[in-house]
Amino acid sequence: MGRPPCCDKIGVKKGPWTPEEDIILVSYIQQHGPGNWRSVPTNTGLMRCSKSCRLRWTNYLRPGIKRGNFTDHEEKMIIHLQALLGNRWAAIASYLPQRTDNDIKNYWNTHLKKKLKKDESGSGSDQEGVDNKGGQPKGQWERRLQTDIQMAKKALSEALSLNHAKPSSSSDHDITTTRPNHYPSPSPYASSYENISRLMENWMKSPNSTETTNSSSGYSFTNNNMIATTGSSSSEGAQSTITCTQDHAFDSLLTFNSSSKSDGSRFRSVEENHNNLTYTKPNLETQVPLTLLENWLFDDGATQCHEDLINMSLEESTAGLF
DNA sequence: AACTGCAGCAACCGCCCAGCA
DNA sequence: CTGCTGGGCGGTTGCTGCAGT
Repeated sequence: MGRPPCCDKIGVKKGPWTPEEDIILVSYIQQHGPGNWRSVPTNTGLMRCSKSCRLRWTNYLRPGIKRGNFTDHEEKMIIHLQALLGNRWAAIASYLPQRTDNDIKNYWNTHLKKKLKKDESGSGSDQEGVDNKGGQPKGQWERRLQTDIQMAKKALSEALSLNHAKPSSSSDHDITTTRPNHYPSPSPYASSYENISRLMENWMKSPNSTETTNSSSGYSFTNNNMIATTGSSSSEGAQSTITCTQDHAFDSLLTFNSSSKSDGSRFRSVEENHNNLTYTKPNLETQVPLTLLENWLFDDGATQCHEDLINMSLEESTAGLF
């Protein structure tokens, strides 16, 4: 007797998520919080598998996710953690809270694997997690593993101390300090913006959409901004604001710029939300109004703004290793 | 300009595990 | 103890965009 599918295969939509679906999902999670994924499709009307919803949230929509270019430091961390932990991407991701396991996995498979292979072929060495235990006698491979672990520990330690050497109290706490200052204008989050932007545009182009022009839909696209202007809502009722100079703190965050009068009307219906949301690409030095729910969401991600915390968690987590 | 191959990445699939009745 | 369910995880697939020819 096989395990029943996690959801009915009939009528379950697959493939890329549309902005419309994203909005519905984020709206629902802002209201109810993540979890109980089983009920998400039924309660939201999304024709998606619960798993798909969870994945979409954790890998793409969750606040505080950083996308795009990996810094040298992150790269080093991944390499060493992979050597240490193997392909346990979730565990590795826990050391890089701004990255998802999927992201790290993809980066490993597309970039680092090749890079390491290249390095290996260049140097003839086989360090740093390259799986080459095949063919070795068991005892030898165990000893080898011990050595690898020791090397990985050492390397990770070095990577961490390297990181500590950096001024962690730089004015903007930006993890991108590990990047050259002149890194190109497409921010590390461009991928996210572009994806969402593209999806939004596709959505608007789609025949199902009643709004076919930017102006009529309330979305405006500029070179660097995608802003939905709302008809009725404004930020006047914002209960709190957080000034943050970090792009990534807002990456993937859909800010529902409701009047936030702490009533249920905010989520009256998805259709209403379509016309009442702010879908904004975060800017440097942007003041973003946040509601309580948004604060709750942001609190989760806000800690990820600070590399200090990452380091702290690393220290704690690796304390037993060294 | 058209075609082809490749790289990158979002999403899916299936297995595993923990919690619960 | 056993079976069921939901959620998590790692591997894989397939779509999209871009570079090369």
